[in-house]
Amino acid sequence: MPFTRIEVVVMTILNGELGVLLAKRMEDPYAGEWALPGGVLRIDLDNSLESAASRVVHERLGTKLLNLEQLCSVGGPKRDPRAPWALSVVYRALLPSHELDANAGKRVEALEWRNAVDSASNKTLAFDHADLIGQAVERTKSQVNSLEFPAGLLQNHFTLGELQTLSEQVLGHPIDKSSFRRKLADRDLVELVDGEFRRGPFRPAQLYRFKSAV
Amino acid sequence: MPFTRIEVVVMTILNGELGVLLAKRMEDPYAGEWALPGGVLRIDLDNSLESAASRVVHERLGTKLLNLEQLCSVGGPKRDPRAPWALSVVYRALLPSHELDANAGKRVEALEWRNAVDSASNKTLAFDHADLIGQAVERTKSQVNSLEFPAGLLQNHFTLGELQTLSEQVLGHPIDKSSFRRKLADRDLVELVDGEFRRGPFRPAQLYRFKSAV
DNA sequence: CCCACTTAGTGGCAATTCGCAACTTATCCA
DNA sequence: TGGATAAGTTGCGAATTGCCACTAAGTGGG
Repeated sequence: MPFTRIEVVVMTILNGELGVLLAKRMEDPYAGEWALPGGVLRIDLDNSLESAASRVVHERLGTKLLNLEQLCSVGGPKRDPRAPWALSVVYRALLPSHELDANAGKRVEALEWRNAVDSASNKTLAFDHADLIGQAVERTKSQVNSLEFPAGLLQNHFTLGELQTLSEQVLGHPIDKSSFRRKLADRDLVELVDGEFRRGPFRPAQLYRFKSAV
Repeated sequence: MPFTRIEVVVMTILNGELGVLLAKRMEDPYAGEWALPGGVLRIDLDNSLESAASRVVHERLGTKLLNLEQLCSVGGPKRDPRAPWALSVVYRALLPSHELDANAGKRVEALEWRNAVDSASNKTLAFDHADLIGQAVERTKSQVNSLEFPAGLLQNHFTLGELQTLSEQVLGHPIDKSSFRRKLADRDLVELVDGEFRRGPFRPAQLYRFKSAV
């Protein structure tokens, strides 16, 4: 039976672009190189693959993250010298950017945020992790494109401007305000939170929330 | 480390609708019940998850199938009484319907083609296999919808009528001929095979092939 | 030999969607 | 009080889509 691990592509918005969390490996293989955070599947602790991913995230980041989504699984011999055959189940997690700082100092471990699109073609990453990041980027873009918003990146209540900015940052290009709002209205995805506004230097913006499917 | 299996959702067009291949289980758990064909991951034989899936298909059906696509992985304790923790990596495979008969008699094993959409809500199937079939159906429909045709269901050369009929059979509803052909032309997906026609009782139909991305 | 029949393939048009840009509204702040 | 800026709306031309009718090319029956 294969040596089984969970790897997690933790994403956030970093400097206005998609970011991904990397960890410096402490042990062989690839000691000293950067890789996705992950951990070994614990059949004595984990009740499912998703809860294993949740546990791994908690152990490595010190936070519980919602919005875990399975990406794929990869496996083969010679993947990891610790075992003749290694299998990794890969998850994507999302960290809202307003929680970025809160989590920054929680761990001593060497963790670093990087640009996700760049990392996807970074040949120095351990294993096939650059590929996996590429898959996570594509998946996330495609979700935003089809308006299945990765809710994990926003607060509970948000303005349409914030939602649009998020979309633009994930996709990496500007989109039209009017079309964006039209599509949102057509598909009946969000509802306004009555009387709640985001106040700033200019005109206050209506707050919305995602309509939970009933 | 978990007890690791590969399960395969083999699909075809059966009686004009999506069909799925089920196997009668010979041993516990669920002895005598119908389930997806699958097999144990062999770390002494398999070089990757995909080649493991390919081997399993070959052992159970006697054919090599192209177009294997990973669907997801599922796992947990109490999934299989043979081990404290079991993990299944699930693949989807496609069998062209013109090869249906050729493969029918190759195996003694109890295999049976069923309607896929019905099976997805069949509560008598073993494990969570009805769910997995549902996922395979959704995935296949969504591919046809976005014109990423599951090429495994057609011969190398085909008429646009055949491609449209396939799409209708996968989706389960008729689609418009004119729009269908327009989209094909726009996206530049197929090219005509010069001078080759499918001849029948009526007007001959031009044969096409998928343009392979260069 | 010609015409009815059936499937292949094209063309036209109304309705809808989409991209774009101008316009109005609300607030802050100097 | 009015300029700056972001929120939010409106209108229109262009592109896309759904719908249906039309033409084309064969077979086969009278």
